[in-house]
Amino acid sequence: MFKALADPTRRTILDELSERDDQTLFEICSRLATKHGLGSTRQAISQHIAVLEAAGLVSARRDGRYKLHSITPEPLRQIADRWLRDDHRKAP
Amino acid sequence: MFKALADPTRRTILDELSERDDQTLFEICSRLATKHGLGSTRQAISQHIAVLEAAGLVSARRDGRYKLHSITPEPLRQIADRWLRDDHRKAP
DNA sequence: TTGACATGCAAGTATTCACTTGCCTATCAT
DNA sequence: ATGATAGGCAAGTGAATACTTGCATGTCAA
Repeated sequence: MFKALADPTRRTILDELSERDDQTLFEICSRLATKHGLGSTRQAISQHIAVLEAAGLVSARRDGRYKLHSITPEPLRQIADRWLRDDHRKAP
Repeated sequence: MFKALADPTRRTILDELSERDDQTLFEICSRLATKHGLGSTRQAISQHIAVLEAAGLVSARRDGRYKLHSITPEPLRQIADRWLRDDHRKAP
């Protein structure tokens, strides 16, 4: 999951899905191109989404020939829990 | 900063500094070896720490020939702020 | 059914990144 | 001063990974 966040394009995909979920692959592609100025191909985006799904950060459901993607940010909470849990040291 | 978190060894270093700060490079090395069973060399750890410093996740101060490292977890908050900020969509 | 559309799979390439190797600088104790 | 300790710098190597290219599968509308 940390490796999934390491790529800027993947983080932008999460931003996009954070604004609006149930987007198809092509929708994500065109939005990345127009709103964020990224020139990635469909296949590249598809592979990025596969990484995000494997990390549990994106879930998808099929609807006919469309695959609708949504963000699943819950795994991110473990980051805060791991290092921002107010100080193991100074706690009683 | 996200790339800094992508490596398991660097995350373990943050864990170690989270338990106890102001550790020297050699302290971190030996603790990683004993407590976490990692066999990394001093140079490897040194480079990892440099990455963590560049990401703003670790700060260091010099004390004579020692360099004391501490965790600076504040940058991690932007992760929560970016995707866990309860739903831009459903907010009024 | 047929063509167009949305997505999936897989091999190849090129870049990135972690790690090593070897040597150098600085500080402290004796 | 001198040896020992703590750390720094930089080029090289091997593995991981982002991206491309080309073709295949599945779904829908006409």
